[in-house]
Amino acid sequence: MNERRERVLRAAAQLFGQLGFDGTSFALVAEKAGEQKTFVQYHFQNKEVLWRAAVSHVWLQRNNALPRYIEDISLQRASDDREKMIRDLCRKILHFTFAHPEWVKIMFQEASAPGPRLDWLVKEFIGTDFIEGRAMIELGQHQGLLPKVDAMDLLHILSGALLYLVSVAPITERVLGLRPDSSDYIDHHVDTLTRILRQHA
Amino acid sequence: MNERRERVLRAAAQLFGQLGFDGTSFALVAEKAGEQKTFVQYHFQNKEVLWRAAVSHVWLQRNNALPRYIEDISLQRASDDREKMIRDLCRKILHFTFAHPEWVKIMFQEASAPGPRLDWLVKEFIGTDFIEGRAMIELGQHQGLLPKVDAMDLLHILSGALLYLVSVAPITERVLGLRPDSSDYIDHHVDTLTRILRQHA
DNA sequence: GCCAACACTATACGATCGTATAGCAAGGGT
DNA sequence: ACCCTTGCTATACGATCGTATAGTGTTGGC
Repeated sequence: MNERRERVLRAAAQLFGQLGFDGTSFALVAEKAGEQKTFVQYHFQNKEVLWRAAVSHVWLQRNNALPRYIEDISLQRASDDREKMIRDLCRKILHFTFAHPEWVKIMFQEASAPGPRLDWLVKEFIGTDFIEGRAMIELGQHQGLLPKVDAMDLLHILSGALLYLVSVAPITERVLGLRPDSSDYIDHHVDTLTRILRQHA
Repeated sequence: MNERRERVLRAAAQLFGQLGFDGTSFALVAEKAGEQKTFVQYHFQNKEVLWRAAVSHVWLQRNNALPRYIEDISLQRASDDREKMIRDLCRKILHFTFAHPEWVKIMFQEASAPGPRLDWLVKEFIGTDFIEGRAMIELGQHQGLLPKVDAMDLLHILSGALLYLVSVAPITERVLGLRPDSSDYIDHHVDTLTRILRQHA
């Protein structure tokens, strides 16, 4: 994979997440990547192509970074280890998402104005995210680690509890004067979340 | 309040929420409002002014629609009634936010690319939202309705559990084929949420 | 009856948008 | 030596962007 090309993809992903599809321009992406507008234009024929390439790149590295914890959890025997593993998974998700918030931002951007791009995104990536997420919740329930409620609702509740934290982090930082992306804050938040869920084992 | 002016504000709020500040243009707002571009430009000297007016309009009607439930809850005696009141509050928040998602979308838009506009938004509206939200949580905890965990964490968890549902609704609809903004879905979701929280009373 | 104030509109400007096309330099096959 | 491909760049085009300004028509004070 060409290095210049990848810098463009990273810049594009950040801008698409921050400014949305319409707010992002070839010139902006090129400037952020330290390249020329025509270079970007050459490698990605038009904006749609650039967007899809950036999104694919983001999801690929997300799926690489968030290993399939499902099998790990299902292999663990002791209940203590398993609860620790869920806590670790939450922490890992938060740490990665704070470092690479593009996937959440892009998802929200497209969901805020549904259209053919969202259709593509769902078909290509998010659809399986939902299914795997639910399977993971059901596994946790089966092992007595999560409350026995509707798995899809619980997936939404947990996803919201985690990702909302990232989305409003700049606001939290301004209001409370704390860095929500710090390890301390993340640990504390995950601790609170698991404490709420624990009682149902 | 002029009626034509308000139609412009409604159109602007929707577009700012869907497309962000950069993605929204005077021409687009005017078209959506059924007015001329110069009419919009006349009443709102520039884009910043239009944005602030639209945001103020949105938050004003949100604060009117979501009555201060705090006093209501604190007045209730019977524990059953109080739990029902929390459930009602969650339902009310979801129903209103599904009908008027602009305030969430605008909040996320600005938080995704922090800048002077987010500073203004926090100072003007969201700052007090945080403080009132925390006070509300603490009241609920004091009355034994919510788990005794860090109030700010719990506020984030609950806010996330509710607002995430709205943000990803178009995705949920595509994946599951359900309408998350229907009363059934909302009731079911709130039911699941309160069931998770109840055990701690 | 006149003029100032006001609500609104028509037109215009430079900048930037996404896109198209022509050109350039280097390399490989023949 | 020749040409064709490949990777990249320079320039250009019409559309739309945010903004500025001049103009129109109505209204109310005097």
